[in-house]
Amino acid sequence: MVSRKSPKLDKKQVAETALRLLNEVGLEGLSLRAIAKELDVQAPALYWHFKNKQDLLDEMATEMVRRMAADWARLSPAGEEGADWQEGLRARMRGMREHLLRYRDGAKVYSGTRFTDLSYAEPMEAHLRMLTAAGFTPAGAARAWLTAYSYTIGYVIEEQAMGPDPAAGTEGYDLTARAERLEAFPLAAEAGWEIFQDHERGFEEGLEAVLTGIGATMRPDRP
Amino acid sequence: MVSRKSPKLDKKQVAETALRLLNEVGLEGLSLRAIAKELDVQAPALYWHFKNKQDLLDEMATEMVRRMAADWARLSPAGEEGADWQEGLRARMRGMREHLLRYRDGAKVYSGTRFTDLSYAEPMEAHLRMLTAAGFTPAGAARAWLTAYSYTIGYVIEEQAMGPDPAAGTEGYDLTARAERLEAFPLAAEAGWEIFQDHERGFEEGLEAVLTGIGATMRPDRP
DNA sequence: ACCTCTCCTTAACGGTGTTAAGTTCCGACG
DNA sequence: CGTCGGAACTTAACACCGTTAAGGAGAGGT
Repeated sequence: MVSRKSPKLDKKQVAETALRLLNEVGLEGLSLRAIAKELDVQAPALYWHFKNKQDLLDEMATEMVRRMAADWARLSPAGEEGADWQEGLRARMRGMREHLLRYRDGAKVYSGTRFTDLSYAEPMEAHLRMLTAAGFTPAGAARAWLTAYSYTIGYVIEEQAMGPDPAAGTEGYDLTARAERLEAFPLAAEAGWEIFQDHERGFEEGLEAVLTGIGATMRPDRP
Repeated sequence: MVSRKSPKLDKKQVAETALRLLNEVGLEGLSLRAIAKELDVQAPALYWHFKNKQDLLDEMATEMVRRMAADWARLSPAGEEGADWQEGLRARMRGMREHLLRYRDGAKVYSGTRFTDLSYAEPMEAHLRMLTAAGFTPAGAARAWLTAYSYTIGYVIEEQAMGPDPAAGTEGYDLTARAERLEAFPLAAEAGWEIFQDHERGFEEGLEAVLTGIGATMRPDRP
């Protein structure tokens, strides 16, 4: 229950409340009635601000991108030219993963939603500017971005799908039981330890490979 | 309506019907009642075979992996040693994308579901064997697989999220309108053409980068 | 002939997104 | 100052959803 005197709801406030609630109930439990109750309002009131639930989810994703953008802006305060593109992309993808992990099912909510305004445009322009400044063609910069983006989205979706709790110390998956089931498949059994543990390191190593590959295949022929 | 005389339902048949129906109604429209009607049965009958809807979705994902495995087995009939790991991974990721694209919201259904049996283990073991035969350590092979897998899942999720129809000639997204809206952000505007068109080429180029990066950062120091 | 187990039906429950209609309240205008 | 209008909600209701409980048809074995 957020304290709300006489002022009215607006899209952003609803999206913020819904994001907060998402962490408590998960995507499955995120009903319009639950969001409305949190806002001290009846469910159909939300239809004054959003044309349907998907529209509200889109607004949530847009709010997430706004928060990412705030972090990214801190990364490259001005349009500095000489920045290392690899370090720049790495920092952005790290930041993106962190934001996605901040909410239960964050990646699922984020992926595949259309943004409701142009908030995404400025940060995206900044990324692409950084890449073109480093020698990428505009098309190559777009490709590089999409490749790193796809990897990050895919990784976090998988990551969040296996552990119900965000950033909990214990893994929600019994690995020794898994290894026993897979007795007949030794490599697959052993892979479990690599795949289901230490997502932090797993993400970093994969990202390193992706960035290296982008540098090797998408960048023009300057060193 | 599938013709069903006297024999009974089983998990696999239900999953196959559900996958077929998925293409007509999408994930949102895939209700238990709709699946049941397709099978000429009442909805609660499904609860004899599945403990809940998620269990059915898991079976659908498992059926998808079985079909992928059939393709993959054709790729490497025996455990041939001398195969090019890069070509092997590329072919597998291509096949995986094709299977995911075969169903509306295929990637969303597939990602983040737990498999209901060990069908996934054998193909996974084969992948990892191929990679270790090429010089990867077991852990490195697992990492390499997860990295390519994450990229593919992320790419197809994004791909399917923007176009409602699978494999339709026309794009479901007005790119010129987008470019006009983004007039103030020239790089982002131009990136649209690269990102929203020709998914085939986009996937291939990103995959190429990922594979190259894997080779450069995860493979032991032999050529 | 009866019992048992498998597989399905009918009925119902609480919850969901969404629509329609009515209500309150504030700000502007004659 | 009064009243009108629209913005921002409420109340009521609809169709549908996943899921549970209880019961019934039919086959197979003893």
